[in-house]
Amino acid sequence: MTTPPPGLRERKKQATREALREAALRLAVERGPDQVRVEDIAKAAGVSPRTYNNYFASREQAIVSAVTADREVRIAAAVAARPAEASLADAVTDAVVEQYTNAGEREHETLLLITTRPALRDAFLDATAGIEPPLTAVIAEGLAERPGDAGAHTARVLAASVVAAVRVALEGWLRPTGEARATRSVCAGGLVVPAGSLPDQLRAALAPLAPAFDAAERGTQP
Amino acid sequence: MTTPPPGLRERKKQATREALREAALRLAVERGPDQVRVEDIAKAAGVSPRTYNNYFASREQAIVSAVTADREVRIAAAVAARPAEASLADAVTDAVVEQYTNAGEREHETLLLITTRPALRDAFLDATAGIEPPLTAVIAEGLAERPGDAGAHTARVLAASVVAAVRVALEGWLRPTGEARATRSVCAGGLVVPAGSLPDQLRAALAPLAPAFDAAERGTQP
DNA sequence: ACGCAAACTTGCGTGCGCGCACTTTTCTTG
DNA sequence: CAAGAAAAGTGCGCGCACGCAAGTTTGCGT
Repeated sequence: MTTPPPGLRERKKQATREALREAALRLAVERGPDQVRVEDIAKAAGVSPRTYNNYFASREQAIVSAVTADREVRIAAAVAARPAEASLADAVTDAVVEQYTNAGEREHETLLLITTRPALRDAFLDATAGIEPPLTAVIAEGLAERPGDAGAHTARVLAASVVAAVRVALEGWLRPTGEARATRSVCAGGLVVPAGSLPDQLRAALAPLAPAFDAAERGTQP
Repeated sequence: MTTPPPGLRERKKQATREALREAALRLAVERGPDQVRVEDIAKAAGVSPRTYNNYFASREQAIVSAVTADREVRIAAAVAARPAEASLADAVTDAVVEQYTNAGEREHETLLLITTRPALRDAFLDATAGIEPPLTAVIAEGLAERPGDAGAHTARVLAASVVAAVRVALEGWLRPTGEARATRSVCAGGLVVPAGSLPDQLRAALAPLAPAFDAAERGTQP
């Protein structure tokens, strides 16, 4: 449907992008990320340094891109394939949690490397912004019964909020990693907040948005 | 309370920052924003170019900073001074709308200049991220009755969502300005969506988040 | 009042993002 | 199938962000 013949042009383009991704990640783990020049990445991928940043605006973006890959489309697909009786809030939460968890499980070493360097950490956080457009589309799909494009506006806000919540969760998950801090923190009330694994952080961050999703799904005035 | 004697050091620092702000904005409107070198701004403010980006990470940031000023503290103050019987959602919405409206009214010419150049437009959007920390604090204040720091986590998510919604509103408001498009757009359903003034856009974008605020304020399981 | 430590500023060097003009490759149209 | 259009790659150069290692100012303790 979308790509009967993807075209030679597009294929070479994706190949170059993939080569740059791989080269950037490989060099970053071999030597330290700070010991990698753009020239090195470009040379390893067989292109000019100028071409390199036709694809990536920064060194960190290229490295992180190897891990981030096409997370956007996978999340959107997961939400689109929801059981239809499940609420939008649950569908979005599950999709986000699963994709980030899978990515987290896949390459521990790389993730650890990324969380170490502040620059890579920031690039990793910025990369989550990429899920917003497809998320907007799929949420708008779920809100299609709303009149006019009122649902479209709501979808944009909800998608942006989800991205914001994910960012908060990732920040909360990255902070203890950066410092040598206990995995649990005790608050004044005596309650123990695990501040735990990535999935827990994500679910905790997305939970406050559930009422907004429910209200949007059932219409503003039912 | 906070600054009985602000200290000589801090005063000079703020003076330098103010001088850089003013110089950047003045030069940007005199010549085009693209015809302003960092060296010029620094020279006009009487400091070294190197000192300049101890204060601002980019040219655009300095220019926009003159308009943005201390919007963070004003929004936080406005929310903190809410009528106590008003809901958190209303308080936050009113505070945000008023501050952005006032800033918008103040200097039409400057705003128009900013919205013209894409780089300044992006910097202006990024500047809204600055309201998140104080907003988080003041929302957490409003959710103080929640046990432990569960309210704190919720406050972070809500504040981040507000920032995201504001960004969506600003994008929707900036897009028609950039192109020569009609101020109203007709959708498939025949409904006319004004896509109107900044306050309208802001309220429309913040409305979907109101249920989340209400749920958080009354507690998850009341 | 004096001197020490921390904070701020400054000159310098490096690598990088990106605009511009040009070459090469790929797609389309007569 | 050839010729022109469109798009990707390339060389070059400018300005800028930022680390580093001084020098300078401010604030505090004794």
